[in-house]
Amino acid sequence: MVSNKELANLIFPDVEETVEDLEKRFPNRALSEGAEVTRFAPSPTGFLHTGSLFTSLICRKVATQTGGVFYVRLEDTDTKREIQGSGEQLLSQLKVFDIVPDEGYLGNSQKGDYGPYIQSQRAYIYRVVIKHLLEEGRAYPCFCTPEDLDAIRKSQEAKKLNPGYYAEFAKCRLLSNDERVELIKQGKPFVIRFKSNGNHLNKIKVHDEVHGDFEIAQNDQDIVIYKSDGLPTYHFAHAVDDHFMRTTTVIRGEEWIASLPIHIELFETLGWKAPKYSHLPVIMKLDEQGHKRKLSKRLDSEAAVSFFLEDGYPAEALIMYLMTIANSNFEEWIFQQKFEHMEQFEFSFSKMSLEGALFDMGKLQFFAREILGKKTKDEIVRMAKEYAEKYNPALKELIAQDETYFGEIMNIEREKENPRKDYEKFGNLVELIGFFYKDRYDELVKGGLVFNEKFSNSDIVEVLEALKSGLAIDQDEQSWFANMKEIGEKLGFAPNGKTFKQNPEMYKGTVGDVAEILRITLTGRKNSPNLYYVMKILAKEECDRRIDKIVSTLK
RNA sequence: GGCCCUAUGGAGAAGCGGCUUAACUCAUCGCCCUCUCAAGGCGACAUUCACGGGUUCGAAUCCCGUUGGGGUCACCA
Repeated sequence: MVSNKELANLIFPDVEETVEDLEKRFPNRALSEGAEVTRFAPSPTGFLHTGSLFTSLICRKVATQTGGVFYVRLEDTDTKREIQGSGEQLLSQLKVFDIVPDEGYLGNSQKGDYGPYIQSQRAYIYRVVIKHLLEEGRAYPCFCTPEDLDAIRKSQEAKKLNPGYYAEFAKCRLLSNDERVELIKQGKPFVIRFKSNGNHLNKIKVHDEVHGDFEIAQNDQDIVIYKSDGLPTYHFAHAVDDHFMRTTTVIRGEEWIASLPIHIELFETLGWKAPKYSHLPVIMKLDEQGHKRKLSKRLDSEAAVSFFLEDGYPAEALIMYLMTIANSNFEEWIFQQKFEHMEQFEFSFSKMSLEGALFDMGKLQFFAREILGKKTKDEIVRMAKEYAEKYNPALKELIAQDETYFGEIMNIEREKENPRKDYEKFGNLVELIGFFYKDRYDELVKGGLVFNEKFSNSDIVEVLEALKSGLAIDQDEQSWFANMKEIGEKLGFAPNGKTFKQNPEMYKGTVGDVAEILRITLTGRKNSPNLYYVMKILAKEECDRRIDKIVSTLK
């Protein structure tokens, strides 16, 4: 009769350390009362997901707020789906949002006493724990093939039973150690399963920091903990890592609630205290049929954080928006703060809504406009440069032509009490301000300009010529506008809307129309920043050139 | 399908048995202001809290049921 110990030694002959040794190697952290140790545990299977950004934001927040530790652990146990380099990418994208771990996997390096922080490098640690489970008779090798498993599932479906590997369906559980040794010696491939003592008819009480208390069926599945490739599965790695890395609160997506019973049983049989759990609502989106669904990286561009970066949204805005989803009282708070110092906000799990919010692009844009509006000239120029350098060659080229000039453009009605808020991202900046540049302007007006159709070409020419000769830009804004009003009045335009409305038949239009004609001529657009400043920046000579150019096309 | 989570306007939500003829923010729509936009100011937008019962003098708030939405049932995380 082969003992459990002998079986364990046969499977893991090289493992000499014990669980106790590991306990000593990774002692409890010396942290003050209430300090939370949180972790973000991505798998390197692609770029940063908006939902992951949300989770890591909260992890960072909780750790900072409690004087704890936030670390990153790379969960690279799925070798098939792994994408080279995505781990580094993840970390560098987090950094853009100012989410920097205190410890753990840092991209090109690791930091901290509880490592390694890359699961594939922790294989030995998992083996120590699995060997222990084997010795205790709480784990066993399973030789079932995918076909065997499939057959089990089919028979269960036919009988309308819960699918899975459990109780009497767990065939390999029934094998004797002698039979196991025999099969192993024959070279049969195997995985190692956890032997559950649970019954799904029993309910267990669980507590979640955001959902509160609820009941859920006990686990009865003999889940795989050790794959045939020698790496652990998520469930097992979660228990081992969060125990030995001394995580106090596991913050993860709601999709994990269903496997909570597995995790709880794992912690129990290992004799470990389970961490606190916080299952975050998932960010959703409305699909074409009007159904809600989880933001999907494959289907939704806004699911990838890179989308916002590439389009030039300020990182702060995304974080601010995400905070409004995280805590319902954040929005009111940040309004009071005038959209500043959001790091001072006190996050709490209890103020979190339980239903997954629909991603609201409009609200993100609102925050983005507020944030960009608040930037000083130097800040906005710096941000634009950084963005252009990385993502937008056309913008980069514009800025490079003359940075001072670009700064002047961006500074129109900025750095004042009520700054303009018309930029929400840098992605469309070239389109919005291109007309300031001669060659772009000439290109823009090539196809002709569209003026208000109530004016004839000769009306327009008359206005433009009068403005060209009569409108001075070397005066203050008020005088400049009074100047334009006066010119307009001479040509039959009312000085303001009220006067026009009283006797509409007496006028061709209002000063507004005069300004619009000038604006379209100078910028090629119906809307632009403050015309006075546009003219100042363009300078008299260029304004005249543009007027002449347009006039010639209208004659 | 089983199990779990969840349910207040177009969106995010406050509300925790009487203070609610349901706060606030975004969006939308009006009006005012205005050189166009943007901003700003003012106003409109849930007779009602998914539905049906019940408890109560009184319910969005408590209980039961139904329905809708989401998640999950892998050698993926």
